[in-house]
Formats: sequence, C-alpha cells, structure tokens
Amino acid sequence: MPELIASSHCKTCSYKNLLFGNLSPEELNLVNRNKKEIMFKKGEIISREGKDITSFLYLKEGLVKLYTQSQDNRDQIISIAKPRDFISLLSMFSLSTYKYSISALEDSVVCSVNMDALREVISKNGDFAIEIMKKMSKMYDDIIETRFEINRKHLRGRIAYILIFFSTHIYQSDEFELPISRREIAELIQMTTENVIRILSEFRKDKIITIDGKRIKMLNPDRLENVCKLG
Amino acid sequence: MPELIASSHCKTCSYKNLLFGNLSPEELNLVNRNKKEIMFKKGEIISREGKDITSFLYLKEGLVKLYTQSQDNRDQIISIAKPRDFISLLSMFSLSTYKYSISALEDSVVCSVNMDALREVISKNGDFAIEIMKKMSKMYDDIIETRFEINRKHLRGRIAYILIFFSTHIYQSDEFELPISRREIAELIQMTTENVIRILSEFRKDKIITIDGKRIKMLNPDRLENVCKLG
DNA sequence: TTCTAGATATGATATATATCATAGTATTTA
DNA sequence: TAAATACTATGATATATATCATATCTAGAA
Repeated sequence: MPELIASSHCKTCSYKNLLFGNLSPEELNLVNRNKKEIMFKKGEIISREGKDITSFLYLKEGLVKLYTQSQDNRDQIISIAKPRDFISLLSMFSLSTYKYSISALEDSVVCSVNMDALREVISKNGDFAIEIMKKMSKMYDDIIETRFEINRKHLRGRIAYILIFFSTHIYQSDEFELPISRREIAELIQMTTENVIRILSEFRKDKIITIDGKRIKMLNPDRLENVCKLG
Repeated sequence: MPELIASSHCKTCSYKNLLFGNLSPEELNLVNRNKKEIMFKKGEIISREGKDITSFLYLKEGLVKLYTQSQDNRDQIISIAKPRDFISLLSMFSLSTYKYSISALEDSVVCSVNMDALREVISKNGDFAIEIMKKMSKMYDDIIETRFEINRKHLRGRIAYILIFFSTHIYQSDEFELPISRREIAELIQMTTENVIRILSEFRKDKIITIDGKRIKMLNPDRLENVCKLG
C-alpha cells in the first residue's frame, strides 16, 4: 500500500529550489497546502496510463520506471527516473489522462502537488512557468536523445550503454545491484530477453564484468565504454 | 537566400489562434513588433544545430525536417513538421543553442518571433505559458510515441508506416510526390538506403504501390495498413 | 512443505538486416 | 557541353538478431 508520510512545509524543504525557489510566500503556501508526500514500496504502481491527471509528481527518493503497456503483455519502458526528476511529464498540461504508467523499482518517496493548485500558480507567475518548461523540456530532450542513441547501437553496445547508465548516473559505483530484471532491460532497450542474458554472459566470459544474480561488477569500464561506442 | 516577406499585423493573422488568441492587445502588439515572416526555398537551412537561439519559430506554409548531424556525414531525422507545427522545440527555454537543425523540404514560410519578446509575454501572462506548454508537449509526446512505434516495426512495416504518414498526415491523398529522397527516408526510420529502395521495389512488385521516381500511388491502402501493423 | 510461475541460462536454427559490389539514371557543377 | 556527383536499383553474401527448445534455479502461492 502506498503510504502517506509526514512532510515538512515547502519553505523548509530541501527540494524547494528544484522548482519552487522563486515563488512568493503566498504561492509557496498554496503549493504547501496542496501537496503530499507518498511512500511507495518496490513494485508498487505510482500512476497508471489512462487514469485522470490530478497531480504533478516528482521523485524525492528511490527509483522508478516510466512505461507503456503494449498489446502482448510486454511493456515498453520509456525511461528510468531518479530523485529530483519530474515523473509526470508535460503532457499533464495538454492531456486529461496520464500517458505513461509509473512504478517503483525501489522503495520511493514521491511529492505530489495538486494539479489545479499548480495551474493556479503558473497562471499567476509566468516566470515559474518558464522554470517548469526548462526542467520538463530537458527531460523530454534527454528521452529523445537517449532513444536515438540506443537504437543506433548494436545489442552489445546497448547492454554496455545500460550498464554504464546504472553505474554512472544512478549508483555512482563500478559495482551495483541491477534494479530491474533482464526482461525489463529488454523492454528498456528494445531487444529480446534471451539476448540480454546472452550478452551479459558474453561480457562475463570476456571478463568485462562479473555477475552474481542481479549484482554486477564492472571489471573493465574502459573496455565497456569502448563496446558502448563501437558495437 | 531566405527572404523576408511582408506580413500582416498579428491581430489579423489567420494563425493568431494557434497560440496568441488570448493575449491582451498590448501583448499582441509586443509580439507583432518582434516578429517577422521569412520565406525559405526548398533545401535551404532554417536553423542550424548549435547556433544561438534567438527566435521562436513556427511553420506557416511548406514542409520541413528537424534533424541532427551525425558523426559520419549521415544525418538523423527527428521528425517532419507541417504547417502549424512549432519547429523550435521547448529546449529553447532551457538551452542557449538550438538542439536540432531545420531545413526546408518544400518552399516554406516561417514566422519567427524574437525570443526575448516572447519570454517577456510569458513572464507576464501565465495562461499563455500554459498554452505554449500544451502545444509543445504534444509535439514532444508525438515524437516519442512515433519513435517507439517505428522502432518496434520490421523494415517493411516502417516503409508502410512512412508512406501512410505522407499520404494521411501530409498530403491527404493516395497519390503524392515524396518530399524526401530514399536516403532521407532511411535517416528518418533508421535503416539503410539500400533496404528502403529494395522494399519500395517489393511493394511495387506486390502491386501495393506504383512508383515513378518520387511519385507514389497507393494501389492498395488496406494492404499497406496491414503491412504497417503486422510486419 | 510442495507446487507453480517466473527468471536466468544456453544452444540450434531461422530470419531479418546490413554490407559489399556493380550499374544505370538523374542532377549538379565546372 | 562534359564531367562529376548523388540517387535509384538489384544481386550476392555476411552478419546480427529473433525464435524455438530445453534446463536450471529461484521466489512466492497453496
């Protein structure tokens, strides 16, 4: 069960400057009265594709995936979001229902601001609107750029890319626990589950990584970087 | 040479309601004083990746492509934009330089609004900001959705997709002149030029289409629709 | 506990796609 | 006008990837 958790007033929140840094005290109060923090356990669904949009969401702690449900019970993962990311995208302003589903890959804390309240602040404060556009457009641009980058690569390059992604952007370490299954990796970088497993095994045999279940250790990051670039 | 053309005042422009419908007379005047209409001939470059962002652009007439220059002299086409599309994307608010190049596939007329002026209007008018977000988020969402759709398909499905795209969304006709070369089709749907040509030939042999240079006639749209869906 | 569904793993094979080669045709450039 | 360059076209071949089959190993359900 998602669980409402106690939260401080926005004005003392350490995430304030993420977006709300230049609001007037009244505007910040409005946001504060209309926000809540919710804790999701690993595996729980944060929002579901097609449901009415009622909140603006950003991730305070944890890790989540944005994805769409495909026809044949196979998802398409759009992106992995980390703390400080805005996980409800801009379409919230143009659509009445969420375009993507979001679920927690690790225990996560989400700050949820009521959409009408947010709209009211934007309507009064154009500079705030520009801040939102900046942040969201960066998310969109990153998603688009990443998609092209991944699709240009061969399968070995894609696997290398995703390992480097987790190592560099999520865990800042050469050794980490994969937060998603081989199948989800496949859904993220558009290949079959078998080939994800196969290529990870190849990397292991080539002594580029070690594998222990979901635990990955990068033995040769330079070589991985090379595979990522060249194939 | 791009050519400045005479343009009416924004308040009488038939494109006003595209975005500027709810501006106050003063705001509309500000936009009007800071806008110009420019005519680009087929093949001319409208804006170049990496150049300083000075204008907000939308297409009034014609057809353009958004693309990035790749390493090996092979472009990646991001999307094809048609009249009423905003061809400078949201990144204009977050980046200082254009992220994509834009060039004219057909003679095109672009309305260009000075960025500082637009920013001033947004800053004063939050509802206008929401309008911009709506429109732009739709462009982003479409690009992302299209990318996933294309990449899920086999090559025959991709070619069918792109033929249907031109037929349905651009020319509203079963018969049309392809505005791009086989090579550009390849750059748009991520395959090799040879295979674009080969599969178009297959469609011709299968009597799904006729080909006369760039001229395509769809003989069997239903079957094409089927190829698009199934493979 | 036992049973079951899902995840990981690997091999054999079929299929899809890219690459290489070559040639004709159209279009631009000198 | 000729020469050069890009575009279209097609075949042969190599390579990359998906599919199918099977097995083991979990983690959760009964």
